[in-house]
Amino acid sequence: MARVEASAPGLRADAARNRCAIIEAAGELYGQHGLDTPFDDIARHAGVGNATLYRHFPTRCALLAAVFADTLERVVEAAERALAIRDPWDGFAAHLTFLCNLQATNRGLADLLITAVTGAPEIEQLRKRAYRAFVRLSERAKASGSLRADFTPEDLVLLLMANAGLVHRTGDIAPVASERFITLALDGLRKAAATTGTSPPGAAVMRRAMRKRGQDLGYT
Amino acid sequence: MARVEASAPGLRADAARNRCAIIEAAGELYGQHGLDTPFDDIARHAGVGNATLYRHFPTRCALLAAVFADTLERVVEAAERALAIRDPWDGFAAHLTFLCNLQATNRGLADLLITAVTGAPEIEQLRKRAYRAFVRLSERAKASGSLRADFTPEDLVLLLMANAGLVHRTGDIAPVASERFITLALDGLRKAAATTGTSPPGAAVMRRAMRKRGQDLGYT
DNA sequence: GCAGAACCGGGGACAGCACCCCGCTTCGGG
DNA sequence: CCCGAAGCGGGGTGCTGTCCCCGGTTCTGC
Repeated sequence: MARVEASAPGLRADAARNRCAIIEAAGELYGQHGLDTPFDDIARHAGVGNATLYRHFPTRCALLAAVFADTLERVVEAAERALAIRDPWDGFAAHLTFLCNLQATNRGLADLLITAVTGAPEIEQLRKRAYRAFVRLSERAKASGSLRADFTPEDLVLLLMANAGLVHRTGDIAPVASERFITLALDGLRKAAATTGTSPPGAAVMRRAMRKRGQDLGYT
Repeated sequence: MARVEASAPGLRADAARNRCAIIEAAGELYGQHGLDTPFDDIARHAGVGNATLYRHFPTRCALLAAVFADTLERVVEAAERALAIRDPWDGFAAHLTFLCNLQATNRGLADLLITAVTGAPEIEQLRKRAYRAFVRLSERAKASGSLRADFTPEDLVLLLMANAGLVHRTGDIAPVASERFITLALDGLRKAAATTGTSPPGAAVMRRAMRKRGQDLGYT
């Protein structure tokens, strides 16, 4: 809260209060219903008029950034904490599990992790940092011989996309469905399990898919 | 085509022609854009007025049934063909691959395979038959010791839901993304790869998710 | 406690989609 | 060939979601 108010300097007291209420309401609704929650719903849930919402956050991206900035920061921290785990595989598995669990309990985040939000550079920045930390995790695990050799960072995006879809379609049982998904995925990612199969899509092509998703959701 | 016309007896020649055009257009648009394609788009693409569409197919379910009935029939046949494959694992893997590829090339089918369409009993019937054939495939593979012991039919639904989400989010590169997904999934499904992890959600709970998805898409 | 600026929010214009109505066209049996 | 009926399709209504406008309200420095 203090963070939020600090990020809105020179604002009248009531305006700051409203801003805060909006961010809280948006966080809640995004978590429950996903990033395509209607703006008017958020305004109503925050107890303000929709005009107030549009004044504080002229674009969907602006609201998104305000809502998810510190959550993403915590994701980065979690990745760094996973790097501190002694066993490379355990660190890798722990973080992948963490990410999927996050998706299962927050639909908005589920989409955000695999969507390029070009209109919110700070979010992009944070996602990139989280991504880089994950790359380190996966390289460490690969070097130790526990992660399959053909794993690439695009596989993470792919798995998160799949898990996001699963979360979306399973509704309230998303946590248990997602948990099972992680079990199967991790079992398929161990080096011992790897067969010579298809390799993942290229990075450029995957980035394009993430950008397209952003456009589809209205986050230019 | 002959099949389609045969399924519309006692219809004036022009009406039969329109009906056919609608089914073809719907199949194409459903395949490209998913089951939530606007009705008016389908009518325009078929070159008829929307009233004509509504007259021939009073509900979304009716159109769905007309469009996907024989495709689903082919899915059942494919499952039975997979049962004829000597090696139990190969049969299982071949059919799972077949299903995921189908999803990757047809967005509508991607959703249909994991959605309960209560308003179209014949579709439900066919899905159930395809499902039962898959259960036989998986039991045979499990008995042979190649498929992980904790596999349940709900895992199929779970994987198809995940793959549907992946297909949805990867757009035109869905085929290659889906192919990689299958590689990882199959590697995680082999008995040798299995660790003691979380078990899949129950059947009842999974059915409920499929029904809910049908309601969300407007297919009561 | 007051003046003026900052802020609020109900309601309206506009767009997309579902679904229907009714005057006109076209088919096809006799 | 011709007429009755089956069939057609262009609007039309209702609903939902986005985004803006403007009359009224509330805060804050003095």
